[in-house]
Amino acid sequence: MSVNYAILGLLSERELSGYDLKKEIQESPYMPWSGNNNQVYRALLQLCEDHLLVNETIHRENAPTKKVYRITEAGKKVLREWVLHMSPGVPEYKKPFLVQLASASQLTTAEIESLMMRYRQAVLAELMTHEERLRRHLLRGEEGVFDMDALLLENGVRSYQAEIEWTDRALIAIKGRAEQEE
Amino acid sequence: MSVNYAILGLLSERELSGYDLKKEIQESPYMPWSGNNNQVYRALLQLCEDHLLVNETIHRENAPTKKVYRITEAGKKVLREWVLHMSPGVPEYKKPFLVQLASASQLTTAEIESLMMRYRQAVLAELMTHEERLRRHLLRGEEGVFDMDALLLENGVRSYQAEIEWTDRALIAIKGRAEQEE
DNA sequence: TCATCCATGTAAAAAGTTACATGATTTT
DNA sequence: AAAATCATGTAACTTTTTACATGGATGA
Repeated sequence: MSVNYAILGLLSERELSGYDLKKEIQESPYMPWSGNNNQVYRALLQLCEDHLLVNETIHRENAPTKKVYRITEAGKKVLREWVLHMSPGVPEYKKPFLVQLASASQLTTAEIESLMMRYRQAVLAELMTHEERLRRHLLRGEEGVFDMDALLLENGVRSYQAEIEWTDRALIAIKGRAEQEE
Repeated sequence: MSVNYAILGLLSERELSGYDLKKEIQESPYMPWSGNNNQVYRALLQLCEDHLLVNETIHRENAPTKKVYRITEAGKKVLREWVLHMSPGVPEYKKPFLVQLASASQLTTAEIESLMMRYRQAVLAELMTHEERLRRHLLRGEEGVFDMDALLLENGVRSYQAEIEWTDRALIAIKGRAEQEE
């Protein structure tokens, strides 16, 4: 899968500028692309070449000129085919902290505990920002009964919640070892 | 963080060949590296240059010659410093399926439901292999009260469990919309 | 005034993947 | 007889990241 489909997906909901798309991709917690300039502007160029997008240059006073991209009917068709036929891949959990923990034999029990507590704090901070985003989204509440964006936001919240629960379970195990050592 | 630290970490537990390391990295669900030849053999060369590792060539009959790598005292020191001072980064959840779902406006409710069910099945399969690995590890049970490997395996299991719970919640929401449409 | 945001794009460097190359052993 | 596993390494290609380049508006 390439970033091109993600861009088509975003533009299937509303029209956006390259800069807007870049931010959306960068801020998304689940997209596997960084959303750097090179990536986004190149992809947009290619999608326009393939006639899956069209753009309109908007000149504005007191603000920089921008290009707004819109999906074409051909783009919608390609997107639909992709969504339907792409087999849903299982998530990848990249957790550098677990790589760190795998080297824990170099540390004392107290050092491991401190490390785990710092990790818990970092994850908790992330969880809270995601909960806040979801809360704000639900407060707007204009989406009716079925709200896909809410579902996507909830996915993030649940992932971080599960991680917090694991750290709590891990801290109990670590304290168990600390007592054993006394 | 680079793959070099992961290799040092693995070698801090036991000595391994390049081929073994490659497999460990490839099979790890949380390491952010693919573990391809180029990556692993280059990293090993560099770590040896820096005197963080040493290797011994093992000639064997009826089997290919292999190089076994061992961590040095300097290597252990570098590893310990890294584990202690590296600030524990929050995990990244790369979920291509959510990118797909974000384009769901192109689909009917029935198509979304079918897509979500396929995803649930794929995640469930993954969950079961991880549960199986954990079960086998616990059956060996030679690690005493505190078992770091079990903790790492549990982390994976919990991540997939959380994902399954989310799909169940999502399927209820989708069915809600389906009934609304009737 | 200095930093950040908006807005577009390109060039160079780094990292990663895929394929190539070799060859014995074990499994299907 | 073919495919997979073990085992090492390199070359070519692709992708990604970082930095460069420009310039007005906004905010601390």
